[in-house]
Formats: sequence, structure tokens, C-alpha cells
Amino acid sequence: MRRAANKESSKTDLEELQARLSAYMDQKGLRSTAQRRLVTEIFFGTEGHLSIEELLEVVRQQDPKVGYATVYRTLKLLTDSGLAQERHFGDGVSRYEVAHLDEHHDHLICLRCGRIEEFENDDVEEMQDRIAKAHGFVLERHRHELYGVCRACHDAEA
Amino acid sequence: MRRAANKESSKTDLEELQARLSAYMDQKGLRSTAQRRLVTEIFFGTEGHLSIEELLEVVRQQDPKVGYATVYRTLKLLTDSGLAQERHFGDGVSRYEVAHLDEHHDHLICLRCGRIEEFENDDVEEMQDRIAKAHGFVLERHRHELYGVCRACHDAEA
DNA sequence: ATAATTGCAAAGGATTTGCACGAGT
DNA sequence: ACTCGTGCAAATCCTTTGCAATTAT
Repeated sequence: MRRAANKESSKTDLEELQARLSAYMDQKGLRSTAQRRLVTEIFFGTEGHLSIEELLEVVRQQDPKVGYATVYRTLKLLTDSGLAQERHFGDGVSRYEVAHLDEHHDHLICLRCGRIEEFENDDVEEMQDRIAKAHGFVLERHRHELYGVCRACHDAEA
Repeated sequence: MRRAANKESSKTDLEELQARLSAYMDQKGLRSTAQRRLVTEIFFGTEGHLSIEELLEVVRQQDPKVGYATVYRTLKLLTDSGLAQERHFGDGVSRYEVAHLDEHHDHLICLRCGRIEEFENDDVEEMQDRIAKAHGFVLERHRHELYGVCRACHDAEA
């Protein structure tokens, strides 16, 4: 369902992400380890909102010895460096998504199954700017979430 | 920081909230207990985002014997009935806010001073419906928050 | 060599739950 | 009476942390 959006830009984005991470780590004197490379590579290459557990599962397909503390620590590093964003959707887990380098997107959340879809709407963005301006605010960011029942759950209920 | 926006409607809102809760509880066969009345009364009368602990503290000023499980359970009830909304701000705690009866208003939040203003925009609402529909979702509610710097803070920085 | 990183397991916090007692209908 | 709700403590779940061993620089 999601994916999409980026075509050729994908590779460039990945490189950009890794370059930023590299710069951040250099600046902080952090080391590049096999585990970090594996975790970040998988994370950067995945769309959507990953929980630590989901990410760890994929990571362990490549290296079963990776501990979950490492994934937590790596995601913290990514969050601190601005390359990942932490989100909470109301089930007790933290989910992370790759910080999109520019584009803005928002979320549709199914109240029944928890499925999360993304949407993007320039008209809404534009209106947000207008609203902020009308209130004298300089907009920095926003959060826009729509909660409802997805088609599958809706059908299942019928 | 910010207060209000509601004029005489305050009292009416409280009554409306309690009426809805009452209806919900009747319909579910739930009982009105002293603890529930105390918790909901305090919760409904408080602005902002309360953690369970903060709420419990106030509750215990009235009745020190109330256990925190009761507050958790009562807030769950309020959330289920749509009268409270749960929020997460990234420190491990859940916070709750009284659900605005008027579904058509959202928030502008100043990142410097915390001032909160409300806005309402029918065009955005309409677009939300359209977006949800395009994704096959039946919309139940939404959250739309704009974060930025308000005029006063902006001026102060200049 | 030196300091950062890992993996494990233990510790921490927040939230939930089982159960016996108490209270609302 | 019959359930539902409460309070307590124990249990759970997610996340963080201490530490000895390992690894990058």
C-alpha cells in the first residue's frame, strides 16, 4: 500500500541519510560497528513505522546474535541525530520512521486493527500555512492524524 | 499561559460531558461510584494534559484512599467512551485530555511559551473526509496540531 | 592501547491484572 | 442477592542500564 512515492530519488536519499549519519558520528566520536551498519541499513531501507521488535526481527535474519539493547541504542542514536522520528500510536510501543529529508506526510490510523497508512496533501499543507499566518504563528512543524476504520475492518464488521 | 476561549459555555460543557458519560455508563450497565465521580469531575474540570499520576495526586487530596488502578481504569473508561483522549509526548507517560465536544477545532501550539490557540477550518475538515475516503477509511476523529512560534515570542526573539 | 560498543541479564517504570472485599443496583 | 468496582500487590510489558567481554580507532 504505501511504498511508492520515491522512485529514482530513493538511492540518493539513502546516500544522503548515510552521509548525515556518518557526519554525526564523526563529530561525536562514535564508532561504526557491524551491528550499527546492519541496523541502520535495514532501518533506512524500510518504509513505514517500525517497532524495535519488528526491526530486531529483520536484523536477526542477517545476524541472529544482535541483542535488542543494541537496536534500542541504535535507534536512540538515529533519533538524536535527527534521522529517525519516534512516534506513539497508542498501543504501548514506540515506533520509528525514517526522517524524510524534506517531504511532509501524515497518518491515517485504523482504530480497529492499528494499520497505519500515510497520506500527503499539498492543499492541506498550504492551508496550514495560511491558518498559522492568520494567528501570527511561524509554523515549524505539525501533526495531522486521521483516525477511523479501514476498509478491511469495516468489511469484517458487516 | 492560555486559557480559554470558552465563555459561559464552560458550565454547559461540563454538564454535557457528564450527560454523555452517564448515557454511556447506563448503556453499558456500569455503575456510578464515588471514586468515578471524583475522578471524572476533577478530570473534566482540568485543562491541559494530565498524566495518571498528576490526576491521582489531585484526586487524593479529596480522597487519599483512591488507588491508582482506579484512575487508570476510569481513564480507560473515559477514553473508550470518547470523552478523553490519550496522548504521548515521548517521555514514557500517557497523558489525557478532555475530548472537546466540538469536533471541529484543532490546536496551534507555540513551541516557546506553550500558548495554545484554537482554530477551525471547514475546508481542512472537508479535505480530511476526502483523504479518508480515498484510503477506504471511515473517519471517526482526527488530531491536527500546528507547532510554531507565536507572534509574541517571535517579536521577543527579534 | 584506549575508549566505545555489545550482549546479556537485571533493573526500572508505567500499565494491567487477579483476587478478596466492599458497594451500587 | 447479584454484579460490578475497588484497592492492593503481583505480574507484565517496554525500555534502560550495569558490567565484563569484545571490537574499532
